[in-house]
Amino acid sequence: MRATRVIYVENDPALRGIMTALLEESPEVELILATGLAHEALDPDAIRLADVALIDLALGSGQMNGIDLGLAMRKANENIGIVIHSQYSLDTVARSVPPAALIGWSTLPKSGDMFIEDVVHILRETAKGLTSVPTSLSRDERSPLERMTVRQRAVMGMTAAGIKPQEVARRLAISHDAVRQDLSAAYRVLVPDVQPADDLRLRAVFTYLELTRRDDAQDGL
Amino acid sequence: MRATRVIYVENDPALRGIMTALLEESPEVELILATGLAHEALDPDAIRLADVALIDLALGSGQMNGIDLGLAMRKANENIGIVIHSQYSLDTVARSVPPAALIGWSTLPKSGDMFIEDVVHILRETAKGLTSVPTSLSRDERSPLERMTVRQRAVMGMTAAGIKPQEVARRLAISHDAVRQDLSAAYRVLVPDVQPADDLRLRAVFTYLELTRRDDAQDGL
DNA sequence: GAAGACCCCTCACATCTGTGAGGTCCGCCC
DNA sequence: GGGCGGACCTCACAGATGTGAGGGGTCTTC
Repeated sequence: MRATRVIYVENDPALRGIMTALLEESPEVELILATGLAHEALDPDAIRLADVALIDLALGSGQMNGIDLGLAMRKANENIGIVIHSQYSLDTVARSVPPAALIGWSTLPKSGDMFIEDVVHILRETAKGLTSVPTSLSRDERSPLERMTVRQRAVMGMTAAGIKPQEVARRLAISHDAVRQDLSAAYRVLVPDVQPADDLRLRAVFTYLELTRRDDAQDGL
Repeated sequence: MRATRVIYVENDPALRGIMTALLEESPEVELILATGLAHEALDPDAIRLADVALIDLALGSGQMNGIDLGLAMRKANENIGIVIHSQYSLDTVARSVPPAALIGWSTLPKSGDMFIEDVVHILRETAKGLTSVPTSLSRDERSPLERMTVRQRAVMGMTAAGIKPQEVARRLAISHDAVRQDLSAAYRVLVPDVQPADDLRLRAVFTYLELTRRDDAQDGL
């Protein structure tokens, strides 16, 4: 399995140094960017490449906080996982992030007895869509978006942006057949009761756009 | 050619009587409803059947005016033509109707030397999409919506509502082939420069929704 | 009344779509 | 370790889609 690509943002140079070394030793992750500065973390190329970002909640005065940084990253890569790292209350996350955008957000308490294996595990799970911020729900009462895989959301996202399946396949470097399988699975989730009169693709796109609509004005990615 | 189906709303009983008689004598139109009361004119079945409504601007106190009635009718049949009839200033129409909804709106001055032939002609043209409210533009600088036929707009409207082509064909009582021709023509207008990456249908639907978006909050038809 | 312009329709054809069937490869849990 | 469940993948096939070509109406304009 491919290494999970990680962006790491931590204010404290000492902690950043230790964690960077540990992450670089882990074969399961590939650290593509480690910085203490929010604006450096906002490099669009790195964000598009990354699977998940590990972000300190308190980035220090003069910088946005980790939640706002995570939200900003989502604008360049709407499927990137976000792990918020803090020694203080992590409830803020649940209160600050719009529920519709919350998929793939996790929290990681800063504690003294933390193992790098656990960090890696959380990074990998969050990259795959794990959402630990609200109390996790039983399998069948998750929202439609949560019942889709990261790839299905990526494919639906591009489709809802008016990109045709062949091009989606090219950009994700997977086969056209695979894209159609993902779309088909996404349709089943997004349009659970298809009416005979329904245009399946359009219905699914409308539902998807409804579910992912952000409340803030948007300037495309 | 099928007779143009007309709804007639006129406050003044005398004028309504004369016009009703004249319209009933005209083989080119079929008067399906003539009334002095706005709420009677809002019969959804009649509106869906009608091609065009001829509406007095001033419907008297206690009633909505003709423009609001026309806008309300458009909610039940978004392609119905509206002819506003008045002896006073008709500028109000251009100022009151959202530009995006203005296709198929005409005005008819109330004058003493009016011929029923002219009225019939304006009704028929408006039913086909004539828009006389703003100064008419030359053929190629009309908006995309104006460059589509009534049928193309109807087909796009239903498609943009998530109805599949087969069902559109059934509801409009035309063939599936004909629907696909109309869609194809609509795509050419709505997506003039197709990119190789574009999903043609989705792009066209998005453009169409953008062009027809009303500013008031909507409660579906 | 011939010539054009539109509009609507059918037909044919290449291509695209949606889905069922069935494979591989993980990670997880007795 | 064996079994299970997910995520991905390929393949095949019926059916839907987009468009060019071409026919038939109805107006309008010389």
